[in-house]
Amino acid sequence: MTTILTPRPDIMAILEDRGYRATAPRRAIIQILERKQEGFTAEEIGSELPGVGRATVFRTLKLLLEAGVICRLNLLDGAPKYSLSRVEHHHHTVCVRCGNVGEFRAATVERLMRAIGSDIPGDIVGHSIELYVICERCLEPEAA
Amino acid sequence: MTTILTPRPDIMAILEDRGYRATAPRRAIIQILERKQEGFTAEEIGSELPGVGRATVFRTLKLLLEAGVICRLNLLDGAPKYSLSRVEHHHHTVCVRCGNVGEFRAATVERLMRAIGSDIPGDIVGHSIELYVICERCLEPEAA
DNA sequence: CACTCAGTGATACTGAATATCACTCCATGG
DNA sequence: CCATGGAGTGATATTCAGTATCACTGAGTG
Repeated sequence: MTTILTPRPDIMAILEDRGYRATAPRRAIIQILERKQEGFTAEEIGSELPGVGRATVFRTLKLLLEAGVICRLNLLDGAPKYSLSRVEHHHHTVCVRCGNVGEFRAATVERLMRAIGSDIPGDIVGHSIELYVICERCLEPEAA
Repeated sequence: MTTILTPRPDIMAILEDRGYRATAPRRAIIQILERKQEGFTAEEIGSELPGVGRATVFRTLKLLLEAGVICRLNLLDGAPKYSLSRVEHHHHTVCVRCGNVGEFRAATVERLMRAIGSDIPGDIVGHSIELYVICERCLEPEAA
């Protein structure tokens, strides 16, 4: 298991490879979410870009989602959050106190999924795993 | 791994144990969701009970959620769905075609979580695992 | 049997996301 | 070097899930 934080290559280029144009609003949105280490909401992005319409924010997030550049996850209460994908295939930790999002990779998870797959009727086409945690930063004040 | 379908004991009694009253709307809601094998939405329950207010449906689902009688899960597209919990601690399979919800238990999952826990900074307080599948029933027509 | 408070339904609202639609940019092809 | 057509956009309206509010009702206690 590892907690890798590799920066993604130029994200706009990934969208261009998929046939999308490199427009100003898209650049702006990407620039902002690249800096968000702890995950972000669509609203957050929108409010930092008053010139960009809500619809455009959601449209761009959707494109990035499809391209696998970001991922969408649910907090314990069901509230949605987005987060930049730093590694190919990974899962998330979400702090139930502060909402910070982390990611981890575990080869064991993939092996487990294959094992379970042979036991379940039907074809497994994907999975989502989220760990709800209390992160170190939120734990510290308790120790004091 | 097992796919157990144990019927729950009287659900209303569980709520009464927690200090809630056995009212008519609650009984009606519970009666309906007991029959829903494939999971259900709040809206679905509401529309089958025109006499019961939307708010009451959501309130009751929330109580059942807190009591652990039902669980809330997200389809791949983020659409929410509820499902009756038949076994103590379990995870879900969701068919990406028809939306049917199944549940499974895997001791391996719990062992895995403990293993990952020791590798992740902070305290793990919970997890959610969903397998996205194409169920047998949806697979059949393809074979033809 | 009266009182009171948990529970209820109607209604309004919020937050996330999509649909619609006229407008604009932009990239290419004449 | 325009002009045209489609990708992309912003404003606005709408949907969908869920919560807040609030006056009312009814179940169980004293």
